[in-house]
Amino acid sequence: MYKRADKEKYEKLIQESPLFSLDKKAEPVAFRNARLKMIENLYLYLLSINKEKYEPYGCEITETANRCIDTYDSARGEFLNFFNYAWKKEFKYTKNRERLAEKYRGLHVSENTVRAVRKYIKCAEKIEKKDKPEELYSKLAEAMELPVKTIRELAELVDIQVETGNSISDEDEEELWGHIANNVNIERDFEEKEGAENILNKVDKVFQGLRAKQQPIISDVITTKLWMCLEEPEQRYSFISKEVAEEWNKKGTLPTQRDLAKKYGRDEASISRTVKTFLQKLKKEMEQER
DNA sequence: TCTTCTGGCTTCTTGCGTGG
DNA sequence: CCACGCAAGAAGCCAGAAGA
Repeated sequence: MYKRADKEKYEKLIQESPLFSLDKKAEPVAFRNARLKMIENLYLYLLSINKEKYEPYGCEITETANRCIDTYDSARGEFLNFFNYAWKKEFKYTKNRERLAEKYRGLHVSENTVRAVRKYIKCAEKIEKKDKPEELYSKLAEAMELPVKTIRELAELVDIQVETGNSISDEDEEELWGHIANNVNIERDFEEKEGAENILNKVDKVFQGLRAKQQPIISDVITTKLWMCLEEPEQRYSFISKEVAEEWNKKGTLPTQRDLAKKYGRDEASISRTVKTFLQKLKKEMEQER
């Protein structure tokens, strides 16, 4: 149920929270309390927007809130903007994961495993199918640099998935941004981080290969899509758009594709295709590595 | 009063034709 | 062949109308 008064109430509480003016080290107790209060208010804020939709996701909301509190930098505009954007993303990601879990008959399948299954399918297509399973497995193990045991498990997963219907390969493109985003954002341990860097370097490489005229446009789009996932956005990558960063700093909003089309005097459709083409190039680049 | 239907709005994509 | 624009389509979201 939508209750405007509640929504406004929590908005206010969030905006007026002392959390970000507290010194974490000097006042640890006050900071912790403010943090807990903030998380509670964010949760209630979301419930005031749509109770049925968000109520089951208390755990995800708490995690997102915690992550946002840790990474928020007040130079980046309103905290609520920051959180809302992050939550939107997390919610989509969670929904998608639920969908995948259903596909794999309720088994929980991690993002990495899904990727591995895709690789498996591709490898299997390349290697002749007449091989006996065990031979095939050892060849795949070699090709994918994984233990034979893992290959066997993957094979089982693929069987389950094949029975339930459609192949997943057609989703590849749509999910590319998602994969990039998830890689950069959600996983925080060391290996994943390196994986994320690897991907971003690829993005950079493909970006460098574009014609000069296309670069500013692609730069704005990529920056918009990845902005929230980057930890220190300004440095290192040539594809990061300063203009988009500036807009975020000033207004706390990111441009839409339509805005960008207007900015460059191009049709929306044109931008859409430019992005699509770029993603295809990126995909090719990623596949080459295997 | 509570639910669900409906139409409008926004954003992005796709089909098709044009011109360099 | 490639980049582009137009117009229609697809999908998500929301608020107010209509119905129970």
